[in-house]
Amino acid sequence: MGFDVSELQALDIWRRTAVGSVRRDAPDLSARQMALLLSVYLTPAPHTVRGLSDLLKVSKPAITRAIDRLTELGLIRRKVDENDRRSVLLQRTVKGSVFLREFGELIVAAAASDDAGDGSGLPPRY
Amino acid sequence: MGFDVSELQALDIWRRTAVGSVRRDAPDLSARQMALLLSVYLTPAPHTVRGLSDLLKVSKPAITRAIDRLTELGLIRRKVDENDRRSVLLQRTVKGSVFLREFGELIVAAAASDDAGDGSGLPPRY
DNA sequence: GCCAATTATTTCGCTCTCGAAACTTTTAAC
DNA sequence: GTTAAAAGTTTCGAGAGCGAAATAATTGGC
Repeated sequence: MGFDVSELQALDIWRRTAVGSVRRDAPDLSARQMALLLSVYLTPAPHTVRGLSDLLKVSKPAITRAIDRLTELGLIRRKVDENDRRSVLLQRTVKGSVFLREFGELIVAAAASDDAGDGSGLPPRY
Repeated sequence: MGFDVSELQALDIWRRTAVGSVRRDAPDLSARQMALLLSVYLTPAPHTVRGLSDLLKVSKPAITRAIDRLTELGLIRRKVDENDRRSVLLQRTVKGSVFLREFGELIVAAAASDDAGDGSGLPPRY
C-alpha cells in the first residue's frame, strides 16, 4: 500500500495533465496512439511502420490503424519514401505541433501547480 | 516551430513513459480511462459516476463504460453507497495499486534518464 | 528477367466505444 | 402515498479497434 513520494508526485502530475486534457475535449487518444505520436515528433526521422512496430512491440496492422486515426485527426502525415517506395515515412504537421505544444504546456502547468512540496517540509528552491 | 525547452523535456519524459508502458504490454487505456483511474486513486473519496462526469466533462454513459472496462481489468471496483443506494462508489483494488505503482516507477525512471540537462550546460544538481 | 523477401495495407469476424434517448431504481418533496 | 427528481445503466445504430491471415506493391539476389 502507498506510493513512494516521488512516484506519487509524478503520478499526480500525470493525473492533472490527463484530466486537463480530457476536460479540454482533446481527442481521446489511446496509449498506443499517444506513444506513436510522440515518437514521431521527438525521435529522429525516419519513422516507418516497421520501425514503429518494432519500437512499440505492436503488430504492423495495429500501427497502420493508429496512423489512420492520427492522420484523420491531422496530427501526422504519410509520405512515400522515394528511395524505397515500399516504405511510408511519417511526418509532422502544423496541427500536430500545436497539439503537442499545448500538451507540453499542460504538463508544465500541472508540475508547477504541484504544491505538495518535495516531502522535506521545506519551502521549494527557486 | 519548436518547443520551449521545459515543455520539450516534459514531452520527452511523457514519450519515454508512454513508449515503455506500451512495450510492457500494459492495457491500452484511453486518455479518458487513465484520467478516471488516476482520479479515483489520487483524489479524495467519494468517487461517483456523476462526480467523475462533472470532473472530466464527459457524459455519464461514457463514464459507465470506462468503469466497465477498468473493472474488467480489475483496476477498480464498484460498491453501492449504503447511504444513498442510487449512487455507486468507486474503490481501489490491489491490482490497480500495483499497476499505478509500476506506472509511477516508469515515469520516475523516464525522468531520471532525461540526460538532456536543464539547458544550462551545467551538470545536474543532486 | 524471375523469384523470394520486404513493406505496408486490406480483409475477416468480432469486440469495444460513441452520443442520445429511454429506462430502472432509489430518494426527497409535499 | 403519490409524484418529481436524481443516479446510474441499458439500448440503439454506427463507427473504430483487435489479431491473424491474405493481399498488393516494390525491391534485391542472382
